[in-house]
Amino acid sequence: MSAEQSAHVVPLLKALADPVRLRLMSMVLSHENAEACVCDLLPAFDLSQPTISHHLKVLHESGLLNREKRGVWVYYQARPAAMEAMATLFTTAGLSLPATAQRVGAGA
Amino acid sequence: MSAEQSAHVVPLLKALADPVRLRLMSMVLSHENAEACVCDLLPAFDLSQPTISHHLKVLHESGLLNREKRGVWVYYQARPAAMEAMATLFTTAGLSLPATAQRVGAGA
DNA sequence: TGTAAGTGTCCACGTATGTCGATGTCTGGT
DNA sequence: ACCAGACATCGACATACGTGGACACTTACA
Repeated sequence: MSAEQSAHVVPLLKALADPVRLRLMSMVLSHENAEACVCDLLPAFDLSQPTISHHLKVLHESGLLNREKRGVWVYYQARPAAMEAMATLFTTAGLSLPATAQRVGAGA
Repeated sequence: MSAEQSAHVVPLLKALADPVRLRLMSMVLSHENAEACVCDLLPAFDLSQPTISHHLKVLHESGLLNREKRGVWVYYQARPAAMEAMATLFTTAGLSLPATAQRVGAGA
């Protein structure tokens, strides 16, 4: 993986590398149509509203979540392209073990 | 995904959410037998040896890399179990889109 | 035994990050 | 026009993180 290649993926990993944001993503993904409004997410955490808003902004700016305002509520939707990028990173692309190396550490 | 479930995965994501460590992992994985000694990795970066050692320690302590000393050199090996955990996280488990939601953001 | 090379550890520094309280903005209803 | 509710933004604080320099340790070799 090139330095430039990693630069594209790191922001996504950084955004996900937080317990709150990871649960946020998980909750959005498990909601109907993979979208949820802040009012749905807020009660699940013991954090203030500005903090959740901040985390959602991080997820939004990293490209993981889309933001859509409907009336008074703001709905966040998971971006399939970003999730797929993460999946391929650990399967086909940069961060998968070559088949010949599977036996090296598999027995440990 | 439960709060406890996310607590298990976050350290791995945190370890990978750094451009240096991501490239480090990639380089180790692409090396023969998915292992490499520090002397192989060091020249690829514009960073001091203590800094690389620090990043390797982070990867090691998070469970992504095994450490094995052979003579003067220290070899780091990728841990297949950890890589597989990451792969399943974005495919079968917590962070994958349900099939019914694929069309929501796919066109964007 | 002494010396050189390869690495890890410790300490210190600057920056980034998570969190909250206060406040601002926008929308919907009265 | 006014008020209330849903979110975002701002400012401030404590903590965590990335980085390098100095140093300790281990191994190999003469």
